[in-house]
Amino acid sequence: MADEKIIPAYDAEAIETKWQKIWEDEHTFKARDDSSRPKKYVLEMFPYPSGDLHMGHARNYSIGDAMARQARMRGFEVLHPMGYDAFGLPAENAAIKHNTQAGAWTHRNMAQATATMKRMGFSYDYDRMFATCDSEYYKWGQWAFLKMWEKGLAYRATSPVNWCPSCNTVLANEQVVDGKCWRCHSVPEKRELSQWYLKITDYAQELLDDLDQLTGWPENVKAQQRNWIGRSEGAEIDFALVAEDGVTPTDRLITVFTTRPDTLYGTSFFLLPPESALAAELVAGTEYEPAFLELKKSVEHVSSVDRQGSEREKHGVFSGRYVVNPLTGKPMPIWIADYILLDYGTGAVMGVPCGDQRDFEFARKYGLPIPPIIAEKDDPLYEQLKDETELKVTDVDWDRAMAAEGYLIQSGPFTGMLGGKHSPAVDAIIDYLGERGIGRKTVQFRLRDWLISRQRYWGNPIPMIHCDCCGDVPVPYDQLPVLLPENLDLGAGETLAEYAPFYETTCPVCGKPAKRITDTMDTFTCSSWYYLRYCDPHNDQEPFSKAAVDHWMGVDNYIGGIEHAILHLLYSRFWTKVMRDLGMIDLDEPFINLLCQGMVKDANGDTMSKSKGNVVPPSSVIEPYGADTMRLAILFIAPSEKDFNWDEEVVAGANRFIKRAWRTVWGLANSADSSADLNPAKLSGASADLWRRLNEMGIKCTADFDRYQFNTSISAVMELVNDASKYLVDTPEDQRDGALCARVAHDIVAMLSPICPHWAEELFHEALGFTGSIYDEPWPEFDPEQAKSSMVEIVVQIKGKVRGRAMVPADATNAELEEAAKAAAANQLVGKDIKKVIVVPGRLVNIVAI
RNA sequence: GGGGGCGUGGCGGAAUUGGCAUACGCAUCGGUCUUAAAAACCGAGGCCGCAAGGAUUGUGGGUUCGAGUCCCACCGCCCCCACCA
Repeated sequence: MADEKIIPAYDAEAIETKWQKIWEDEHTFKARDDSSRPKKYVLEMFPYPSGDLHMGHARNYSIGDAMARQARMRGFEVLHPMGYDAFGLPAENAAIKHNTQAGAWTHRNMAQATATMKRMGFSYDYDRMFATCDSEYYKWGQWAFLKMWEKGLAYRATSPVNWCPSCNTVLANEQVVDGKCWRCHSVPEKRELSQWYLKITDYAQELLDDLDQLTGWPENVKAQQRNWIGRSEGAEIDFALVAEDGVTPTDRLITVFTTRPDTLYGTSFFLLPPESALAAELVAGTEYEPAFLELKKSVEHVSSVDRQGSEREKHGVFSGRYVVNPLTGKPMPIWIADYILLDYGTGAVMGVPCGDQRDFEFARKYGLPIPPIIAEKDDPLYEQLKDETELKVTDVDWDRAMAAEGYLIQSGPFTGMLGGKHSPAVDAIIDYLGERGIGRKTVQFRLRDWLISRQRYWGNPIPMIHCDCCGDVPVPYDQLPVLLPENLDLGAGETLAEYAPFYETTCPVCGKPAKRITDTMDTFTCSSWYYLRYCDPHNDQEPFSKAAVDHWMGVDNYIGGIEHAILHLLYSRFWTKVMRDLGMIDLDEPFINLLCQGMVKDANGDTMSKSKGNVVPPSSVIEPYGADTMRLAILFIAPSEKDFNWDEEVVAGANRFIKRAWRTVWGLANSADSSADLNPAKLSGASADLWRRLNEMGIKCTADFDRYQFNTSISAVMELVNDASKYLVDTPEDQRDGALCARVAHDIVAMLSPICPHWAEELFHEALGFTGSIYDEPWPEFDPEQAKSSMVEIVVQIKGKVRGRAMVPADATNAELEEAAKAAAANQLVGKDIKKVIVVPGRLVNIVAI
């Protein structure tokens, strides 16, 4: 650069330290509740403080911070809070291992993480920061539990649950991932235990329906939730139990759930799961009992991992009893089979071996008949049996079940009807059963109630007391919070259940000695409403004021990992709806727009983990290059929702760019004349070109930013910096336009400021001479008209192939374009017959000639 | 088995409604500066060909003046759920 004027070196560490202090001292990013500006709530999923922040956090928060800072420049009052999901097992395990307190360990980690957040320059309103282990917070989690208890949404029940032997606690269904504990990956055992639940199933239909209104959510997350909720339409059908004599029907009914009532004629046996109390009752004292008990025992010892998967061989035993098929009136044997689930549907299934592969395999193994009752028209069976209403063919020689679509055969009065899911035959048979009161249309969900009790110390205590006289009694509201004692001797293996000062109490109803519930709540209860608390974090009268939540909610931009697609994001939606129904808020859904960022993997594409020793700590980038380089590199390397592999070269490249942009802005600033007015009409030559590019790239940068496409938004600024740099090299100083230089420098700084905030503030003040924060400046505006050039190059195609180019005035008419194109391609059109000409103004002319 | 998504240079990736494929960056190779290196700056190619030129968005077909983009089939990859009746 020919400039004589001084350009200071870019000293990232000095600049970043300086601005971090200024932002902190001046509370630059405090969210004002009483602002007249429109609000925007930008939120990143808060971290679990298991140590310092890692690259995944850095990426998550860099995305959110860019959004928050830009929203502010767009004129919004921005709420951008941060806190800690601080309860959980790692703290307890660390405390046991190092013989310290879980709270102390957690607070040490939180302090370190906060320091890293500040070192990254994230624009949080730190005054709103809290941790879920603060009693001022978890008190209101207990409050919510009691409200749910009052409404019947919290309850205690005994049922087979997933017990993790390594974590020594039960797990929610959602926390058994691939048949393993989501946290420690050990295989849970089934245990019959008395546990506490939240009745999320009451909201199954609404949780499903409202997904449609979440237009700002990624499709795959919504699909995962739909899948998990798992709505199935079908029918319940009552089968009469046959007396022990094997022939006399009794009044006792056993109900099944099926999505395919149209296959009822093909039902040749009846199934119960080994855990079924009814099954145990039916075989009690009979010759079939020993085999049944053996099967039941074998299931207990098979892990859920092994019991899952259709490859596993099915096992079953005959119960010695029968039920009556309500359509045929014929008795069918009741079998007990290990592929039947106790907790789906009614826990009883009708076996339809011709159409269901599982039933088919079971029938083959145990020699049960496989009557065909449905066939495609091209199936020989169809020709043979299409008019047959009685069961003629009672077995088949197939080697697998047939696709269960087609026409009913040998199915009584329904023979000939089209069968299949949602088919006429389904409706007809449901109607038929309904008229006789032995069947009805029904809907089933796969979603189970949320098991929230954990037999662990470091969590929010369930605010209930068990009294031998009065049963389960809620802790009175005025006694909240039930404080978690902080002085347990975890190292010596002490638990809440053994800690008398905690559990010894008196019954609030009868006053007699009673025992507190010593289970704590799943940490996901704490993270299900923290976004509401940020709206009003210091409220000591209620969890949050309705006015504050009305003002700030919903979360306009929620950013976090895809691994929460089901767990956290489903629980939070549920909690929001519960709070709404309690009259606390007027909100159906908490998160308006959701962005799930991809993972940061190592250079080989492996996930980073301590055990693999391939973790790249944020400090290893911040120290040599600075936070701004790191933020830029993370956002530039790939689209936000995609995984990327860590690449040191990209960081070096980002640092090269940030330094080049620094020099370019200084170069422009040194040529700037801030007193002159910018008059675009007067610009010519290189200055006019730069002005046009400023508008073109400004529009692209802004549009891509608005789509959260930070990588291409950044590339637009890079192009502008490249052009500006060329302008400084190619245009002698006395020919540069001072007003233009000032404007371009300003806009480059502004457009990069959400991503490289310290860099931007420093240039804004030191190079451009502004006072006040750049985040009080409006986002620059650009004019699409000014992005157009007077002459444009169009492509000349002949039959769709590029055959030449032509420079034409931007406002040329279609006829002029056609003429220019014909002139440009004249020598290739000689002797050809022009059939048709397609003109796309400003882009191309396609001449169809033969 | 059910659901969601994806295939573009050596690499990360770009390409509003179908309209110049490979923007931007990394790596590579030249050059300037330097005693030298680094940094910085300027430039080049990207597959085939010495070249003019041609080919090219997983494969095959279709629609269209024109397809990375739309439709059909196939191949390959990723993610989620799953003995859910």
